[in-house]
Amino acid sequence: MRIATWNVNSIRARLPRLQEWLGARQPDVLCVQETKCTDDEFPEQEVREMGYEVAFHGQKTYNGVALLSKHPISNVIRGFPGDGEEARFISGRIRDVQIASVYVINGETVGSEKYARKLEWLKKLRDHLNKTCAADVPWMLAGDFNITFDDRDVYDPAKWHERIFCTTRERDALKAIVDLGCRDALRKYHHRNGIYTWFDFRTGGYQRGQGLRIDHVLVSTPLFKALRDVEVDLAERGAEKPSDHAPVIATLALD
DNA sequence: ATGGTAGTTTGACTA
Repeated sequence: MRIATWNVNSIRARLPRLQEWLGARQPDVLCVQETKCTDDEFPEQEVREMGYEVAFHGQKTYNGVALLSKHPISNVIRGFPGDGEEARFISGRIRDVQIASVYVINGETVGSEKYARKLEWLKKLRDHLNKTCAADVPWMLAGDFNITFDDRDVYDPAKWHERIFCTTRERDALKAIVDLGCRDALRKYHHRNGIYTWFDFRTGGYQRGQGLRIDHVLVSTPLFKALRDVEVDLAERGAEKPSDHAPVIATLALD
C-alpha cells in the first residue's frame, strides 16, 4: 500500500495537477492539506471519478484537510479539542490503519502570537493522539508539519538557525509527538541532508535549490517494520502551476 | 535589506 501526503495549496486551483498526479502515481491513499475550500465547494465528483473515496474537513479561504483513498474509509475524526476551530486535522481508518492528514499552524515568526498558537496547537494534537491512538491499532500521521526535524532538512542552517520552522521549541514539540510511539519514515532510508519538500515561491526557492523538509510521514512503531520505501516527488514541484510543496510517498507492506 | 509569488478574493490576509 502506498500512502502519500501533499499540501496542494488550494485543491480547486490545483485540480488539473491533482488529476494528472493521481492518474500517474496511483497512490492507495493521499493525505491532502490546504484545500482552501468549504465542504460544499470540495471537488468531490472529480475525485471520485479518479477512483477515490473521500473524506474532507474544510473551511472558507484557509486551511482545509482531506483523505483520498482507493479503499473504504471508516472511523473518520474531524478536528480535535482545542484545535481553535480551524480545519487542520482529519483521520480515518483505512485497511486497519488509522491515517491522519495534518496541517500544522505555520507560526509566521518566532515570538509572534501565531508562533505561540503553533506550540499550543501541537500540545493539543499530542493530547488528542495520546487519547485516540489505541495500542492495538497501527497509525500514521502524514502532512505539512511546518517544522524541520534537524539541520539536514534545511538548505542554509546558519541562516535559518532558530528561525521559524527550525526553532528548538518547535522541534521539541515534534519530538514529543514522535515519542508517543512513531518514527520519521523518510529517515529509515535516506540519511543525507538536502532532501526538501517545500520551496518558497517568493524567492524562487525551487530554481535555486533552496528548500526545507517540513512535510513528513510518521509511522507508528509496530507499523515501521512494514515500511518499504519513502520518496519525495520533486518532479511535481517542478511542473507548470505547481504547489509550493512536493508530494511525499511512503510504501508499506501490509499482510 | 523585510523584498520576492501565489491563492483567495477584489483589499488584505496567509503562507
